[in-house]
Amino acid sequence: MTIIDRKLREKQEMRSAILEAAKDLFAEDGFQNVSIRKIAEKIEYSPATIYLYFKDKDAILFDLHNEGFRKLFTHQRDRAKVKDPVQRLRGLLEGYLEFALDEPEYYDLMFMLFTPLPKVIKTAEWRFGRRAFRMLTKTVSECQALGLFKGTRTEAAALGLWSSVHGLASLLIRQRASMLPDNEQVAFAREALDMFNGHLLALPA
Amino acid sequence: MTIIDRKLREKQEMRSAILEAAKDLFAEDGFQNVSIRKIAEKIEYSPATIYLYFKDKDAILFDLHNEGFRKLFTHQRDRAKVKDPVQRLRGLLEGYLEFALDEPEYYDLMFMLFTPLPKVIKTAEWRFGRRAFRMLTKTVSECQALGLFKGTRTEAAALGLWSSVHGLASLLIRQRASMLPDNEQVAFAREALDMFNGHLLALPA
DNA sequence: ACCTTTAGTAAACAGTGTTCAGAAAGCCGT
DNA sequence: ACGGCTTTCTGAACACTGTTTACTAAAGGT
Repeated sequence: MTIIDRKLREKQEMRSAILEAAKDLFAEDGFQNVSIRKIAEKIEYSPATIYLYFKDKDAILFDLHNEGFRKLFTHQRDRAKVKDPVQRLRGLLEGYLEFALDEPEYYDLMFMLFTPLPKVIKTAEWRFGRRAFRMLTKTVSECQALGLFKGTRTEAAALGLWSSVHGLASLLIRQRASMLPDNEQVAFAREALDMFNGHLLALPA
Repeated sequence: MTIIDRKLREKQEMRSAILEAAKDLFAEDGFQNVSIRKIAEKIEYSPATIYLYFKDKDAILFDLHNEGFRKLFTHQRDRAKVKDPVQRLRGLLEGYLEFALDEPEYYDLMFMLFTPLPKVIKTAEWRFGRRAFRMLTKTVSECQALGLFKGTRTEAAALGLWSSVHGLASLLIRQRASMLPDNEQVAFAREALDMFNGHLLALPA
């Protein structure tokens, strides 16, 4: 009993080691520039070994992708508990942007990377994304009960709000906002988000 | 005179042929999956020949990138002429989203692709992006003169508006909005944009 | 006709993801 | 302690990738 127990644990440890190495290399060199061989070298095993633990390179990606969502949920946990839905929504949006800027590598791979991920996202595996979106729609729906987002379907409003912060995050991460001075981009992004919050989350008098 | 004229023309024709082939293949298979060899095969030349006309693969990318901006400017030309700045801004935002959804391949490579493009964007070569952003800030500034976007710096407001439509476009293109039914995603995106237009572009009474 | 410049290419280099036959190691029953 | 069995690992190969270099073939100028 203990022996196959240990084997299982070792198998899990190997998986973790690979993921850890992949994550570190990714943070340094960007995902495209991390090869299986480099990961193998880092964990001091042969490249072929990695394929005993992961179907292919995208499987590693997908595991990191899920870890990213776990991080995001942890990051947003407290904000999600706020009673007042308007304050909660505001906090969630600000927290989301914060997460994106704090963990650009994870954010990139969760919401911006191409690769075969889109195919996976279409499947049932894509639990986390749906869960996160449901959390948002629920809050938006509560806000609508208070009179916000009138004349807009809940899903459309949720998509719009999400898009705004995602837009800010992705333009900054992919360096498309370089017409603005480097050291001010984040400040401008925060100010833009404040603008949204001010106009969209203003309760009708 | 005519002879070096012809040589120059032939050189230009070759460049165009490469770009055309690259663009077609890109639209079919996605940029990452187009190899120099495939482009070479399509134009019936050896792979090495391509390097006589382009420094490297990214140079091809950058040319297509510029062509994309030309397309975008053409697309937005009429909308940019509208007198009323609020109506103009509304039109520009809607036109931008329309462009992104009509030409997802170009949009992808202009605003979402990673690669060494970000490095290039930092340089003076990045004329088009700055020009497009200036056009937007100018319109936003005129809107502010009418009382819109109070308490927000012009650049922040412009960044925010741009981010909103970019967010919608990029989530749809990278298939991150798949929690919404496929055939409704575009409708939801349009509705979200209408929501922004309604709330942000509502003139103070 | 000869020489120079240009255009094009085959072959190679170093890298990639992935597979597979076979070596090495660990576990088990005797 | 020893074979035999199973799991774990790897070297080598395959088919790709972007890119460079030495070379050939053609065209232009004189």
